[in-house]
Amino acid sequence: MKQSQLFTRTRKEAPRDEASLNAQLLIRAGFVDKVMAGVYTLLPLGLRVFKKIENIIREEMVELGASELLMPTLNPKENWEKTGRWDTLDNLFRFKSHYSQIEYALGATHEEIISPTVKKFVSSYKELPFATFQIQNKFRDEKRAKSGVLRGREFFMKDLYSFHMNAADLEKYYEEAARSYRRIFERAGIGENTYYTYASGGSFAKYSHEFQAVTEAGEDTIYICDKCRVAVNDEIIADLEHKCPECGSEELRSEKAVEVGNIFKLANKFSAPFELKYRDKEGSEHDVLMGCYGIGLNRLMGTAVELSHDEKGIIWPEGIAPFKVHLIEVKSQNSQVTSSAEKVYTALKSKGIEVLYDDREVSAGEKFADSDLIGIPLRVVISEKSLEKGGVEVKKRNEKESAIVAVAEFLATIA
RNA sequence: CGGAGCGUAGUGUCAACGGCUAGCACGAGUGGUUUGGGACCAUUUAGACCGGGUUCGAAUCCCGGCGCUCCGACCA
Repeated sequence: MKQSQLFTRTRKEAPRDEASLNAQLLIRAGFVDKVMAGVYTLLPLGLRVFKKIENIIREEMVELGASELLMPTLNPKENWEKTGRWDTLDNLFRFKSHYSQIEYALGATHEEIISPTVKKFVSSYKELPFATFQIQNKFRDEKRAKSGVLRGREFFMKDLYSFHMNAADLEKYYEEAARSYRRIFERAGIGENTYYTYASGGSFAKYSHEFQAVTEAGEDTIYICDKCRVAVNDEIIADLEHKCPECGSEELRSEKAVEVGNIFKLANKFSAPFELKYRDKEGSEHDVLMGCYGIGLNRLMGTAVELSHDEKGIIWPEGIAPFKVHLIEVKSQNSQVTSSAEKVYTALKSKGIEVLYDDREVSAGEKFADSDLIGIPLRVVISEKSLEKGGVEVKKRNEKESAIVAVAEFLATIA
């Protein structure tokens, strides 16, 4: 798209009361706008990143054999009462209709909806196993929203639920989900910093697992075993006697980290209260066993910024960048500059390459500064100077050197 | 929820002694000159979180509320 059509504008300075780095950069560059504490608008640039993340996750979920659905944000009180969480889940937003005495919750997670829904369709072993997921906004009445977009009160989550006949089948799917998560974080560009982390399992399993991305902005402490590339959450490190659960090594290093995903065996925690059962071949009834698997999308976006930036701005990983190419036209009297830029812009678009074309009537310096701040992986400059040298100047956001490449060659090599 | 800090144009401001017309920069508008690292000149625009109180006089002091941030607690 043309940058002149973007209604947002970059800022030189972050709002004073924004201490977290991810929020500072995302706000300065025009990706998000804070509406109130813990609640952000995804602006056009931010939404593009968000959709990239969403698509990566969706592709991997489909690969896992899960079907997508969409559950409501507005939840009936009775479902939450049935599991006891209406009164015990502090984070649950609860409210009453102004017209009646009917009470509602805003979905903080969706076991209370998916379980009774599945019960309406599933009653036989023949219908198991299966998995279904959604990408939807969650509401949590956090006592304290913090760390920019890392802990908000409204945020998007991918929540996957799987349904099984027995523990072995749940276990098998759980492992597959873990592998799927690794691919997701890999593709989103934070794989190198993200660790499969042992965490407390609740009452139904010895452990659950989290995917923890190492960053100072995180609120968890994990202990990493570099040999196994796994980690242990601080909450259970004492139970494990400060040893790696896989190799037994005591050489663990502690790091601050943010939980970007988790996988959890629910077993019959939710199927029991909703009487979600199936009949086996012999005709006897059993609780369906469930697993749940979450990824916070806003948090993933914020984490990517925390992990990949420099003093000038964001450096988006390729997989989730809002655009692939930032085409910059340095304005000049020479009309050939504009016509060349337009030509390259059109050519890139027709090749299906996402390009942000800075066609604005502002100085070169401002365009470069904006480009660094916004952080698109590849910068392509067209100016009188570049044309004299024979083409366009190409520079990667994460590298210092640039190169002059002939227009035809550039268009031929870019994929 | 406990503790702390902060609320001045759209943004920033360790700008302003309880006292004159609330200053400066950025942004935005207009006119002009510019065009390879947030250009320049001229000009315009726009502000005290809300409510009380103290005082001759409050941006400044006091009280209450609201908001934001940070630390803690909480957080599958």
